[in-house]
Amino acid sequence: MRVSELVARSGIPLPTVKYYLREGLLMPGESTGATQARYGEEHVRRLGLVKALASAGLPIPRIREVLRLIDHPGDSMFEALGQAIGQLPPYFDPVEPAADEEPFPRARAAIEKLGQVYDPRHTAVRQLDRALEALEEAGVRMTDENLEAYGKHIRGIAEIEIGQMPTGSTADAIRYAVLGTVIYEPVIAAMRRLAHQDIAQKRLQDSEEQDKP
Amino acid sequence: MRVSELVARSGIPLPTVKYYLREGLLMPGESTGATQARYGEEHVRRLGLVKALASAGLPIPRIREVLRLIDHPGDSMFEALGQAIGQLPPYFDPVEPAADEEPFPRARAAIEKLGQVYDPRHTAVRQLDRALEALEEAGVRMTDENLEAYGKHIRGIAEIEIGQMPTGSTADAIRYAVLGTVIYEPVIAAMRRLAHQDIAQKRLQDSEEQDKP
DNA sequence: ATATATTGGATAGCGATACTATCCAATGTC
DNA sequence: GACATTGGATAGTATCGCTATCCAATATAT
Repeated sequence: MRVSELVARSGIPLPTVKYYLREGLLMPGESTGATQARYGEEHVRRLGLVKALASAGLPIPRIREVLRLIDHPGDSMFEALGQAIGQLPPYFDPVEPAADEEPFPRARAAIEKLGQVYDPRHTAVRQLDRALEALEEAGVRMTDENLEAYGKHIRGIAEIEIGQMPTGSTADAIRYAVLGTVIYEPVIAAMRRLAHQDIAQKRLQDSEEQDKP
Repeated sequence: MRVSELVARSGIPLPTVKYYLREGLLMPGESTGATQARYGEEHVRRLGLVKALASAGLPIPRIREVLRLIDHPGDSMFEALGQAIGQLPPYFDPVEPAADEEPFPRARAAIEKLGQVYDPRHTAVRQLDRALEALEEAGVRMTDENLEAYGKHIRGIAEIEIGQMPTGSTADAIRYAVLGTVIYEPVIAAMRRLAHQDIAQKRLQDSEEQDKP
């Protein structure tokens, strides 16, 4: 198919398709001449994926990174999985600081307390360390009990996700893991806020019942 | 103190302080003349809060709303709390509610399945709906069992957080809730990714042991 | 074969957001 | 009285994620 059809199929306007081509989010079509190229189903699928990621609020460089990981997974599934998730750019902190050989003391302590294995080069280690630092600066304490309870629940979530992972092909597993990691994050954040509201609401009712029993 | 000192104490550049004054994020100082005003500790604290919220990616109008709720919490702490958290989502840009369509079907179904009460005007509802839609578009399924298990763990996290909340003054509670909601989000995201990596790593080891027992 | 439409490629523009910089005149301080 | 500071206003900058325009080469239709 040609661009016009790709535009029709994907529902993405032509200038935007061109933009995604420029940004390397959509692989170029097979060039059949100086002013013509042919596109296939993979282009339609890719555009749908880009659309999904973009509408999930991911900045373009991050989408590019995710796509690269989906396109080039390694040999071993679990290894590639760890690498892929490890290389995922952090959702927060769009600007990555220069990679000094920082020790990430807070994050290391936390992870070790949870008895987890980890790769110190993992982006999430830096992310966690920075987040914990911000927590301290804001005067919010993360106690060991908090940390452990957090770890338990979050690990529970992660277990569900890994359990759901397709075991057939490595590429599928990576795709699932990367997409899941990125796209589930807003889901979790939203559900957490709604849980806050629900709990707050129910405590409000309780205190009102105490006022007028 | 005067502006110069406020700038020094807060670490926020003068033009930005002026900008925050213009935007109503920082209350004006006590005017002691046509070209002079006096600022106090509350201004330093307020600037710190604004900085924390802004660096978390909150748009200025939402910061203004949150500050208004902190300043005028009304009589009910939990109500104000719910409203304040409702202002929070930095995940997506505020998209027009699309008044004609059925509002947030995916999110409503999910929340009702969890048996939670919720305010449909809560931004997190929109956020959740959009995230679930993105999930569908990316071809990742959220089963009911998944949802329920998720809900359980996330609720557990939220319970911990609400439990830690200071119960003394309403302003303190809101401040804690808002900061906690925003600042804990990266912590949770990072811990989840690290848990993924840990689980993947351990399964990799297990499969290697099976190969060479 | 010629008229018309489409395409790729390049470049420029736009609207929103969050600052940042400059200017000025009144004023405060030494 | 000299000089720096301040408040207030206005304008400029940088980034992001698109959009729009232009052009010349080439399909395609007639």
